[in-house]
This record gives sequence, C-alpha cells and structure tokens, in this order.
Amino acid sequence: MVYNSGEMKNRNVTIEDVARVCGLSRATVSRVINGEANVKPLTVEKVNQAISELGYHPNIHAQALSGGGARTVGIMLPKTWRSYYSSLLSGIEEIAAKEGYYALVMTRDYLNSSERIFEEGRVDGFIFRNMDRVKEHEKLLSKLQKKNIPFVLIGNPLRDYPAITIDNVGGGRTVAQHFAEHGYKKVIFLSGPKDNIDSNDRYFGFRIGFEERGMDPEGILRLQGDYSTKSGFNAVSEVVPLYRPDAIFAANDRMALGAMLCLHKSGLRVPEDIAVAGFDDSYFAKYVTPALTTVRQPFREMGTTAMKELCSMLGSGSPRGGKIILPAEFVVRASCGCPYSHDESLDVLDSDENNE
Amino acid sequence: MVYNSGEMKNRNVTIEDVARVCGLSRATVSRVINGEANVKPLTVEKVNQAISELGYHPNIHAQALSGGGARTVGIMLPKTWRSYYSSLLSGIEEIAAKEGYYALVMTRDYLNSSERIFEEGRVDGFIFRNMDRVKEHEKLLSKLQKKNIPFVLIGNPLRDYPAITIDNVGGGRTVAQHFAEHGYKKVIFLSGPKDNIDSNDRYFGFRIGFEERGMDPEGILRLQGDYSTKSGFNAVSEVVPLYRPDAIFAANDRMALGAMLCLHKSGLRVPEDIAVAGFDDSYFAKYVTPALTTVRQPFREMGTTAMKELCSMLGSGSPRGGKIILPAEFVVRASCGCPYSHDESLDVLDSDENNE
DNA sequence: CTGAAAGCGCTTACAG
DNA sequence: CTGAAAGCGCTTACAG
Repeated sequence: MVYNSGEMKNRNVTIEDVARVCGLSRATVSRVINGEANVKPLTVEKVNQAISELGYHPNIHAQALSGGGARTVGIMLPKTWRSYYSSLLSGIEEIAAKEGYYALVMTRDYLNSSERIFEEGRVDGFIFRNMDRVKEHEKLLSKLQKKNIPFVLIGNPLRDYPAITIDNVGGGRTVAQHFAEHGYKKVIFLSGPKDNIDSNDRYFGFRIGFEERGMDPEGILRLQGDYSTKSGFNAVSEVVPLYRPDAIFAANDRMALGAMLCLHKSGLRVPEDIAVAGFDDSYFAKYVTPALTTVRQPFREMGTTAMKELCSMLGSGSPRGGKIILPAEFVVRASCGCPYSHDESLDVLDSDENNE
Repeated sequence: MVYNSGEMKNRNVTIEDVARVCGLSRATVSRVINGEANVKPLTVEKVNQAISELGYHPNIHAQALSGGGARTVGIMLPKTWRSYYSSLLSGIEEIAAKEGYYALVMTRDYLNSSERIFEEGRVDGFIFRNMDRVKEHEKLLSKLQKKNIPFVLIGNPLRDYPAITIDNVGGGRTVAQHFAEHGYKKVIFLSGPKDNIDSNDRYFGFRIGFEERGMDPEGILRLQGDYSTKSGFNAVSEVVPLYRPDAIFAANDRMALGAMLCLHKSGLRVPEDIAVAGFDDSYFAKYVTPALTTVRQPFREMGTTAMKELCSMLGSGSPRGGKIILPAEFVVRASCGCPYSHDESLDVLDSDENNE
C-alpha cells in the first residue's frame, strides 16, 4: 500500500494522517514516535508501517512548541574564519548527528543576536569560539549564564565558564625547551591579540620552559601581533634590522609565516640565521619552505568534546559544565633548525583534511 | 517601567504578555510585529514600547507553525572541507542576515537527510556545494525539484538546475594561452574527480585555448586526480620519470601543490624545468615556493549570489532559478615562469581573509 | 482600526 | 494500553 505522499501538493503528511490510516488517535501515534514503552507491540508495528508508507516526518516546530526544544545548537564563530574551524565544525557535527541536533552557524554580529536567537527558540544552547573582543564576550556570557542558557567555549577560557581548551602552556613550554636544545638564547615571542588568553598562555608556557632550562625569561622580546599573517610580517620587520634574535616563536602559524616572509625579504635564512616556530599546525605548515615547526591543535577533537559537553548540559538541564584541557602535540619540522625532508610531509598527505 | 523579564524563571515572554500590558488583543500585537499598515499609530507605539520593555521576542516555532516558514536555509557542504568554503559561508551569511534567514550547516550524510530536514520544516530551501557523487546528487536534486523544494547549487552545474558557477572554461582557456605565450607545448592537465563538471570545464577551456594558439589539444596528457594534494603528487609521480612535460595545469591548487612537491622530490625545478598552474587561489597559493600561478574563484561573491538567488526563489514561491556565471580572474605569480617577487604577496597580505 | 476564534502539528497530563 | 482535550505561541480570515 503506497500513499504516494510525494505527489501530494500543498499539504504535508501530519500525525493526524498517520493516526487516521491506523485507526488510532494522535496520542498513540505520538507515543510510538517518541518510543514510549507502554504501547502494544502490534500497534507500534502498525504505526511504523504507516509512517514509512506515508513518508511522514514530525514537524519540528510543532514538537518544539509542545516542549521538545529546537534540537539545534548555535555555533558562533569569528567573522574572520581560519581554515581550521572546518575541523572544529566537522567534530561538532559528528556528535550533533549522533544526538539528533543540528548546527546553526553564525559568524556575524552574534554578540548582539545570541540572546535573541535563544529567546526566539531557535537554539537550545551555544558553542562559542573566539574571544577577541574580550569585554563584549564577557558581558554576553555572563548574561547568558544568568539566564541559565547553556553554552560551551572552545579555547580561550574566561573566568570559570565551561570550556574546551588545549594545553597552551604545555605547548609553549615544549617550544622553549626545544629552542634551548638548539642553543637559541636570544628569542622573540610574537603574540596574538592583546588579552587573548590562548596567546598569553602560550607566552607563559614559553617563559616557564626557558626558565626551566636555566635562562632568564625576561630576556624574551615580546612583539605584538593580531594572529594575521601581515601582523607577523610587520612586527618582525620593525625590529629585525636592529635586533637579531636566534629564534622566533609565533603564537600562531599565520604570524610565523608572516615572520618567515619578512626574514626572507631581509635576506635572512630560516632556520640557518633565525629559527621559527608557530602554533596550530595549519594546512600550509608542512608545505611552506622551510616546513614549519609548530604545535598541533586537535581541532576535530576539540569540536567533538565541546559538543559532547553541550549535549550533556542540554540533557541534564544543568547549564554549567567544567573545563576540559586537551593535549597539544609538538610537531618538529625544518624551521626550528632540525633536519627534515619534505618527503616526510608526503607521508601525511593523507591527513589533508585533518587540520585544514 | 521595567518588567524585569530577565529574572523571570520558567516562562518566556509571549505575545499574550505584550497584549495584556497594552490592553490589546494578541491579534493587534501580531499586526504590529509584522508591520501591517492598518494599525493606529498610537497603538503601534504603545506595542513597540511594551515589546522592548518586556524584552519580547516572537517564538520562531509558533511563527513557523502558523505559516511563516522556518526562515532557515540548509547549507550543504562536502565532508572534506576546503578552506575556501569559509568565504562561501561568509557571503551566504551576509545576505542571510540581511534577509532575516539563518544558516543550518551540514556536511555529513546530507544526501540522505536533506529531504527529511525539509519535511520536518527545519529549512525553507537549500544551497548545495559539492557534486562529487554525481549520481546520488542527481537523484536527490531531481526529487527535490519534483517536490518543488527550492535550492541553488554553487559550482558544478548539473543539467539545468539553478546554479551559481564561475567561468571555468574561460579560466582554463586563459591558462592555456598563457602557457602558449611561454612557449610551452608539451603539457599535462591534472583533473579533478571523474564526472566533476567544474574540472571538465576547465579541461575543455584549456583545450580551446591551446587550439586557438594553433596547437593540437590532443597532445595534452590528462591525468586523473581527485582534488587532494596527494592525488596530485601521485598522478605526477607516475608519469614524470618517463614523460617530461613543459608545464602542468592542475584543476585545483591542492593538486598543483602535490605536483610541485613531486617535482621537487624528483629534483626538478619549478618553473625552470616544468611550469605549474593551479585553480582556486587558495590561501597558501601565494606563500608556497614558487608562488603559485592560478585562477581565482570569487568565493565570497559566489556565496552572496547564491543566497540572493535562493531568497528570491523563496520570496516569489517560484522554485526555479537560472544559472549565473561569475568571472574568474587569472592570477600570475612565479610557478608559470613569470618574474615574480614574494614582495608582491605582501601587498595582498591584507586580503588574508579573502580566499582563506 | 481592533477583537474573538479557529487553526498550525505536535505532546502530555488525565481518565479510563 | 489508548483516547479526548488542553495547551504550546503564534497568524489570519471574519466580523464589526
């Protein structure tokens, strides 16, 4: 028996249609849909049969209106995309699919619209990435928390909001120790935006690592960048004519790239004259010349972890979660001064899509 | 007068609350919300006042249920993200925000769920990018069309579905003519996935350009890739030991990069021994060595254009749109054999976020 | 210019 | 194990 719903015009199949076909009430059909236990097995079968024959799909708005929630989460990302957000999203989506959630993605102006979107019922909770405008985010987040609106941050923990972050301190420290092993003493730290906690933590770890190797962290020259390639280029170009460091550690790969371009333009060789390391392990890191030594962020895992956290908050009705810190892997390539062949990147070509 | 809605627990502000405060009916409040003309100015003012004092936001599900639509569009992207999808999304979102739409982004398994998502009422229409699995897409799209579900494709036009595409033929042609000017005669075309129409069109244009310069397009060696860096590497590594072309044109930048890595590994210099050109102008194109000559896709504009098209379909109720072809700009750098200084990339560092 | 009432498509006590 | 009815928060003829 085929009801040919596909050809029907103007009206969708509703729970009423299913009920009528089965000679049951909407209530019973609803119970079957929601997998409630107290329904006669034969009835369940009949209803499921009718549902699939009619091609019935419950209307999400009706479900949401009668208390089900939107089963949608808002994924709020910075306007200036970084390619690795893709991996983040991919991880988020994997869990979302599993849990029956959908992702509403916003990158524009969400500081002003997050609250509204929630109150309109569009989303049940949020995942935020990006805290560049710290004050504004702080304001938004404290308001959301006050209203018991569930959210999770990825990276950049502010105060004690629930957050998934990586071991920035550990990453920075490893770089410092590696630099020390190379014998680099005079070093530059190229920082991200002011107040950016990720960047500050990387700096902090960098100092610790240096100190642990018996060097004075006060000797580290800290330059201000904003995570863009250009800012890395500019920052380095302002000091390098006068100041000649042994090595530069940039708070992200883009600035590291900018620094390398600048050094190259100044006729300096990387790593022979000045070594460079970045942070992120972006797609291009292994393909630039020399291949960039960096700290890999497990973006995909950050996404899955964040979504799992959010789902558990959503499920429990408890709006507060804790902090989760994921490890960050040090990736040695050529720009730090280690021997490295581009051949090695070929082994990982398959991971093309990993940290794209 | 502040009603302190923020502190209220357990219940949202509804249209009923607004009506009560104003001493009006829900109907009238609804009219004000929807900007209908036939409402007394003083009433409008009173209602708006109450709305802002109560912090009222119409529940989207109630609106959708009573005929308003979800005001959401499904943005269906490939699972293997490319970084330039970011630009696409950014363009889409810009228009969406303007028109009061939201983006539900999916990259997984959407072939099986698009129809359901629409029928659940989650989205009003779709934008698709990615046609790698041509057969499956064809099947999905024809079903959607039959059901009068609005959608727009970005790139890869299939049959006569509404689509935003770029001038692939023109791009390929320009590359061929540029190669000809360099005097390259023996050339390779490194293609994307089989049946990928974008890739095929680039090949077609490449042939035309060659022919127009009085050369035999049959002489072009066509290698099979799949748009991944590795596939570019592998394809080239299989032929280059025996076959030594003057130049390689890859259907995208990643494969061009893979080709360059392979040539480099084989001890061949780019462009001195073999020239290379790509397609896309990805973020890394200007930073690899040598900087990659390529054809730039206006991703952001593709996004805005697609969303505008979709909105106009949604507005008019007409599910069918036409095709729009955007121009593709040829970007000359070093890998084709032209003189080029990395300094030039510095001028465009600001566009960091453009085709990221 | 405004209101009473029906309806959108579900879920969920409540009663049996 | 099942149904009748109320309710979720809107919009929209219809009537005035």
